Amino acid sequence: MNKNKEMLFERQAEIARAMAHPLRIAIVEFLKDGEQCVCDIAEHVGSERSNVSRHLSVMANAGLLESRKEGLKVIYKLKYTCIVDFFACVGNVLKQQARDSKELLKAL
Amino acid sequence: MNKNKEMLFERQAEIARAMAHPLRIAIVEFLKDGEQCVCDIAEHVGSERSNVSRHLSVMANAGLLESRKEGLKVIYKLKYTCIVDFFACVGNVLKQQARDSKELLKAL
DNA sequence: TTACTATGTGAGTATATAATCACATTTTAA
DNA sequence: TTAAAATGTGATTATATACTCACATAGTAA
Repeated sequence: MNKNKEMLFERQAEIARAMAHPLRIAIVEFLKDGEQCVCDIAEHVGSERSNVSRHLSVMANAGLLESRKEGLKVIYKLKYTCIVDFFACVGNVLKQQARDSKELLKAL
Repeated sequence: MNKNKEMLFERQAEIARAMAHPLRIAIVEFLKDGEQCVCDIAEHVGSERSNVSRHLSVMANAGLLESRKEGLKVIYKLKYTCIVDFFACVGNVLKQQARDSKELLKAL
């Protein structure tokens, strides 16, 4: 366990943590189709603006989102579209788990 | 935001959370090359056995690991090797970030 | 100016997570 | 039987995270 590896794991964990919340995943899912302002994101995911603003800054601090100001609004977008791949990976795990449960059901 | 999507996001977050810790990432990295007992995992990642045992059960509860008993030892292994892909995705984000920082440096 | 909208943040509270220590349990081996 | 090793768990403490409400700020428009 050398120092560089530990730093890498720390950084990977930071990114995983930034996505480890259902609301934030909903936000990523929404931003996948294009940039959006905070108010529209809040409406789409059905949560308080202040709360959404906090979740957005969690992801922005992890380096996953970027934003720009446009008049009154702040527009957020995915900085790296490969985050979407990340969820594809998780989706694969879920699919596999579903297959496993099905096998288990058959055996009952 | 229908109910099914919310459930899916909840489940995805659960999996992301199960990996959102540097020690657990180190464990996955270690198990990638084959199953291991708790004591060897603990030694490899350099942490207390009781602590490692807890981290292992976090991942096992999320459905990412499976275990079997062999004498005194309990052997853990990755249930879905596609978790490794998960980290490949995170790695891609990190690489991209590194490239971005480099660009930034050039501009100074 | 005044009023309004969008955003973000401080404060408070509640809950979740992590680490450590002590200890119980299970299994092996003397 | 006695001792030792591997694992897991209860209890405690510290820290992190999430949510809500109130409010400050910045921009827009009348």
